[in-house]
Amino acid sequence: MSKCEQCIVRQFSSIKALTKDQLVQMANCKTSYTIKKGEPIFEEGETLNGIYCIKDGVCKLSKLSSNGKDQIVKLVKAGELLGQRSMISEESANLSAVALEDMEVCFVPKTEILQFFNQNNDFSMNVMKTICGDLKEADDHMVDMAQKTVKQRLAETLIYLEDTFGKNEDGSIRIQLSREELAGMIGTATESCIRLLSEFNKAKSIELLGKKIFIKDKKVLQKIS
Amino acid sequence: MSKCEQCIVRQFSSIKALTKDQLVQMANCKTSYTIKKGEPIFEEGETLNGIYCIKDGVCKLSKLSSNGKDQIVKLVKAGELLGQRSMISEESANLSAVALEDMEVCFVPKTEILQFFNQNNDFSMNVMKTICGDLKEADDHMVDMAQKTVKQRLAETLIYLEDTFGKNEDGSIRIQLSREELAGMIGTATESCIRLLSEFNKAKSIELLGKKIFIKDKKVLQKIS
DNA sequence: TTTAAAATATGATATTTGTCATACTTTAAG
DNA sequence: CTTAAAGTATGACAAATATCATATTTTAAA
Repeated sequence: MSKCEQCIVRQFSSIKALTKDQLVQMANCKTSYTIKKGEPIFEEGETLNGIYCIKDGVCKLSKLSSNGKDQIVKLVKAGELLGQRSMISEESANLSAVALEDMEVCFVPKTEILQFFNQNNDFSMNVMKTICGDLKEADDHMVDMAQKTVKQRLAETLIYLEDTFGKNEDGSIRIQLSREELAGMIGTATESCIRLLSEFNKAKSIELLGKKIFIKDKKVLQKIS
Repeated sequence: MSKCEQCIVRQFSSIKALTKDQLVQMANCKTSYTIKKGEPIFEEGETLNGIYCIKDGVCKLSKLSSNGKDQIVKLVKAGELLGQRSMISEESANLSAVALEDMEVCFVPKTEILQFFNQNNDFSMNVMKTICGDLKEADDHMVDMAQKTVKQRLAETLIYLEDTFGKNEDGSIRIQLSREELAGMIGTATESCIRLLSEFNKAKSIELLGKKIFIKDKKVLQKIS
């Protein structure tokens, strides 16, 4: 059982506020999992009895809409936590979490987290700030969905993906999404997404090579968004 | 200076967890305001040095989109608090708050609230749960914006308005929104909103009498949404 | 009360987006 | 390697929505 001291999650998440003792306690009660690309960590409606620390990989948080399409609400990457809202609200998960790459996660039982929450003011404050940040993001995202065109949202999303997940050595966006998933992020039909990618490609603002997407002219995309 | 003991905000908000002493302290430091219909309580980007308790009236929380339209993110009514997220995030307001009716609000300085926050675990837990509820709502709202048609969103919004703000004696929806504001809630052009209202009217699922809207067949609206 | 401004309503039309069909390409299973 | 399945791409068309124009009604200011 590895310690939590050197974990990337400790570096980037609310966890950084925990004391050494609390970290040890956490290391002793955690369970580590490997999750394959495409597999769920948890599903919408499921009861979560704790939170998940993402040690490696990226997952999508999505919600099934009444029209049968899966809307991706957020992408979450290594260093972040999952399930904080459900824990505090004492409600089942509002979103499904599915791995976009092979992942390594640790599960930490609710009881421990709530204990830290009550003992450690810095920790609870960090969690709250994270959730407040999510709320701001969600509100802004909502306004975009309501007010921007699909083309604007696609341009914005491509920039977001490059900025957030970086580029491969060849310059392509590191995170690999299927066209269907990209459409699910921007809230449109897969065909519309493909069509606009082709359009950007023809206009030389991006380049498509198989699944790989290269941003060739970020300024043009920024102007579009 | 009135006490906070009998206030509606104490009945419905996180404030209910405060002790008698804390309530007295709050009563002594609060400032009461009257805000006329159409006037702002605060604007997007403004620094808030505390939170607002809504004693009476309803306001809209909105954000100006890059296309120049005002998207209404949420309506907030008597008994609720405003500005909690900004206070915790230590950021300026992400949304503007504008009165939809004449309002009575109290301003409570940040310093007092943060003090209660540290002293009183029930209070901080309540605030957190409220924000978590807002986050869930925002995510769901986002999915609706991305996946539902304007018609579905209008039907859904009309039901929401009646359920949340009730009916006048004549049976019309109590809260008065202009067509532009209603369009701002569902994220569409004012003309499109008016057109769909006419359509619902012709189909007898609603009735329009000047500014007043009567829901005549809720089940049909529910089926549409 | 009169009058201008704002809000509501509706038609005509353009644009955006979704849907269905089909072809091509890549991937993965046998 | 072969082949079926999944993913990607594109055309044709339909539906949804925005925009612009204009008429009517309501509201509020002079």
